[in-house]
Amino acid sequence: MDKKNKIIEASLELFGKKGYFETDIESIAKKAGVGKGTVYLYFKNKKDLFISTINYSLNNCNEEILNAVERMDTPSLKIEKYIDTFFKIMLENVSKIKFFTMNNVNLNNQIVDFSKNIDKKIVVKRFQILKDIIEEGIEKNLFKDFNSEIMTMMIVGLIHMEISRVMFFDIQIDQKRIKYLKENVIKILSKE
Amino acid sequence: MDKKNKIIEASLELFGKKGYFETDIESIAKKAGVGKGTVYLYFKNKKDLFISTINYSLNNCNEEILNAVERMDTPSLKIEKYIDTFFKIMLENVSKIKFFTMNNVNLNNQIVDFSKNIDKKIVVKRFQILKDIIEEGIEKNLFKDFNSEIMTMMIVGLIHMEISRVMFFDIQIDQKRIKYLKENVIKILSKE
Amino acid sequence: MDKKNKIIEASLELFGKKGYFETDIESIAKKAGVGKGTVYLYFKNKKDLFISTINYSLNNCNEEILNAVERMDTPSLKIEKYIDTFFKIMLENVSKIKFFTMNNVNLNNQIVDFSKNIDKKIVVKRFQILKDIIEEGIEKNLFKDFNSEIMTMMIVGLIHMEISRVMFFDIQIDQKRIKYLKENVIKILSKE
Amino acid sequence: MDKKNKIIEASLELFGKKGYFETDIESIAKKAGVGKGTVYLYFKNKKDLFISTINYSLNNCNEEILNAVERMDTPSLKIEKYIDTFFKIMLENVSKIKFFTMNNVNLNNQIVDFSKNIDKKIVVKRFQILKDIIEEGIEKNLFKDFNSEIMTMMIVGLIHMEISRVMFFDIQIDQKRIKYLKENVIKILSKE
DNA sequence: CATGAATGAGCGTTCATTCAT
DNA sequence: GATGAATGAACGCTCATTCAT
Repeated sequence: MDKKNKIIEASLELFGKKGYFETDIESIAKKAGVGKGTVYLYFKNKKDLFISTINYSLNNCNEEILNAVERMDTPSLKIEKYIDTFFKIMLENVSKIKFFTMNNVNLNNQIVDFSKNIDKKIVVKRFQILKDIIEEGIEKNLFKDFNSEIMTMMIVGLIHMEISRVMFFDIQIDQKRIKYLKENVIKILSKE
Repeated sequence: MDKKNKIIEASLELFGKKGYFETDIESIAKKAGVGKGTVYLYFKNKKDLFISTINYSLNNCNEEILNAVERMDTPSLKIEKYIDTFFKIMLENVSKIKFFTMNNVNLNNQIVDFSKNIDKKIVVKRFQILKDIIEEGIEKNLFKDFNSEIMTMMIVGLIHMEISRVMFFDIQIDQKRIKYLKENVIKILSKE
Repeated sequence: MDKKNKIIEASLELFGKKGYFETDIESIAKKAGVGKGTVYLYFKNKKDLFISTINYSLNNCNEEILNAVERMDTPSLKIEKYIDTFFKIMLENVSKIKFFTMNNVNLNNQIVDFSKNIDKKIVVKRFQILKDIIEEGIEKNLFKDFNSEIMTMMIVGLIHMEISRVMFFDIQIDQKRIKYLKENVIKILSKE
Repeated sequence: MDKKNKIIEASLELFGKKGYFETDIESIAKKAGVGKGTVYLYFKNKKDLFISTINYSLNNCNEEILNAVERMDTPSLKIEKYIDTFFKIMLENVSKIKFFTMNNVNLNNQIVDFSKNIDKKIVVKRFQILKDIIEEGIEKNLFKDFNSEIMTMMIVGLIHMEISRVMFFDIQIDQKRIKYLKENVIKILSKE
């Protein structure tokens, strides 16, 4: 792995764990195993590094979700896989949670200006994946004819609320809870 | 208005606009029209002021929503009022948006520790208000028999996603869009 | 006791325990049971209060030593009493130690300017008491004919060194040690 | 001279002249000709710098005294050299006075906690040098058989008292006075 | 006389960024 | 390219002093 990637991986972990302002360049450099000055060879400044890290992370996650979803046959299974993968990535790597949603990037006060620099296409894609699945389900007459844009936002919103709940109340996510969420989403979507 | 309240109001605006780390005590004091030291008469430190401001804001918003909702007759109208009020508060005072959701308080990495000090009852109440309305609708046989907890999270999630969308893509919220959201939510909930 | 005295007593304890810079007016006022502003009715400022406290303390200690010494008959007993009283005052009220010597007032860097305001007569008196005793002993042919000024400084110096040793190495002063010091001083002074 | 040493030298002068609390890091940095942040590259914090400065100074002085004393032949000459060197260092560099004695470090209220971090061996050595000389004198039957520990403390105490006197009464130390002190000490120690 | 709410100057410390090597 | 020593702007917090009541 080249130095630039090492720096991004270190950033991902540290920004994720401690946030933008409480992460310092020195510790990123140390974790990446490079000199402090080296960071500035590859990134203009701290904000540039942060944006780059977010885009990198969003991209990775999108790909992982897309890969997982594509392997499923029915819209219902795809929806369940989408939700599953979302939480799996979270459980696998807690530090990535923080970068995982458009929401937190966006509402995160400190970086509201940063959001202007994040690749919007990547964020849009996250929604598009789910919207496509829902529309497929409606077309195949498996899902109720709800507005697909709204339904997409509600499902992504549900996942965010659950993540919030988990973090805010300091509770653990277990498979039973995820199953419960998936079943109810499917029930809301499905005809009969 | 006493000095403590002036300080909280100034905090609300500045923390909201610029976030925790980029807001400094001096500017809060200046905006509140008090001396820097005065802030420390009423709040133990910056974190204490931040928590107090969040709780104050959450409380105010809850009350406003509750008042608005109570005056409506049917569950559908209540739901619409809930959504309306949510966005109205946002539009009235953009700076409050940042404090307006459990989500951003929670996911905001920098203040993840702060969340432990936020009055959880206030946050729970935000959800409870909506959940009660949905259950009322189900009981009166007006809404489909969806899981009320999940539905609550999806609707609040939808609002958060919309707020995110608005901020992220730097677009304005207009009445037409809000109407569109409300109608679709009601359509999803309602029997027939 | 009037308010001024209450303030001085509180100062004595707090300045003694925590030093000039780490003692704040508010805690003095609180311990004295008066308002913060009241302190400024009786003393021009913090430095004035400090000087007044030192002078008050030095005076009290001098009187106590003088009273104790006068009741003894022979120069040797007086010397022993002088040393005893010195340490007794220390043991009684550790906080006073800090004010107890010209030395610490003087060498105490922070307050080197203060020393110009301390009543020099009081300090001189401390030495004079001992010098008189030594000269009495020499006149009565009980003590060796050492230079009384030097001997005075050496005995007071010895006491200071012991106090330093005790505080620096964080050990306790016991009666055995004091006895040991007294005996050796007397042995050095006495003929035969 | 490297930057660390420049900082220590500047600290020595400023802490010495103005004391711990009235010396600020910025002025130390300025005097040392380095940036404020540079101080924190070499020292953990202000207290660490202070302790380091004291230890540095104590060490230097011990060495100077030891070197001077070793070159003398008889115990009497050594004692005189000890006293001479003590005062010489003082006269050379008034600012060092403040660091020169265990006493002031110790009794200095504000820094009583610091004393726990000062290398006690260095302080003990200061006394040991003198005690060894006295015991040598006693062994060689040149000095009276006084308790060497007590005598050591009295002589060091005498020097401290003289320093105090000088500073407190704002007078100058001259060679005549030093000669007077030395002669009387030798007279007290010597047989016949 | 007495109070304590209010003030703001002042300082220790951090850390993003630069630049000589 | 790579480094890390050096920098100084910036900020949270304290506390002596004032003054309206």
